[in-house]
Amino acid sequence: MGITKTQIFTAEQNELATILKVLGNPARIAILQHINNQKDCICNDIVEEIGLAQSTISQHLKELKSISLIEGEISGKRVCYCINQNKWQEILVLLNDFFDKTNLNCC
Amino acid sequence: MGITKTQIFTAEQNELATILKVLGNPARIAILQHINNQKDCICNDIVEEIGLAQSTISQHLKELKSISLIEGEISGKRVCYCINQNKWQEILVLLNDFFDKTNLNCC
DNA sequence: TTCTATTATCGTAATATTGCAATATATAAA
DNA sequence: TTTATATATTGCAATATTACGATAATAGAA
Repeated sequence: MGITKTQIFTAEQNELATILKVLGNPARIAILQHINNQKDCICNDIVEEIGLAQSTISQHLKELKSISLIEGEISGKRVCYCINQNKWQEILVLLNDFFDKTNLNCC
Repeated sequence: MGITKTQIFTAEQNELATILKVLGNPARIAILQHINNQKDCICNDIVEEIGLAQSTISQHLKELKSISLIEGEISGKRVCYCINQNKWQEILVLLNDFFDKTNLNCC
């Protein structure tokens, strides 16, 4: 089917999964690293650094925007993509919460 | 194409993406939560708690095993799935490293 | 051995994702 | 206005993912 049965899971489970799914792609990891390294935040520079077609990068940026992790600011004919710091922190908390709940006495 | 161009990314980028991709599914999040809650680690109990077919759960468990995040221990005719604590910590460090590198003065 | 319960694997259908070329849109420069 | 540059969108093609039923494999129970 290719379709995930989101109905049977909680909102929290679905939200976390959606975020991790967006992050689970090397191109999007690379884009975030570039933005974080402050090498570039200009869309076109990202396209040149990562060896993918402009339309492909644009699509990946759209997915990162879909979870509010980045924001695009138009400056002239260019667009500068920046990390949404609040969301970035929020995700970190979500992940830490998830990973902290570890049970050490299994089997 | 549906295929990711892993060749153009670093091993670290691909590794992180692979881990996040495996985690980026609500069924697998739910499975990990169940195991961590110590409600059950027995495969069949997981199947009953989450409303998916047994073959589907088995497949998800296989993917979680593929990144060494869980391990299955046979006990009689059952299998107990447990978190691999070392891997769990390793992933947490990876994620924290990734998220810590945030640039606050963008644009 | 035969039966039953548990888990894994296979085959398949439906849908999603990745990536690109082509094209549209928008802004600045000439 | 015309041209060039930057980004977004659309329309594919190839591949991946999700899910299920059927079936295999395994181990304990009868």
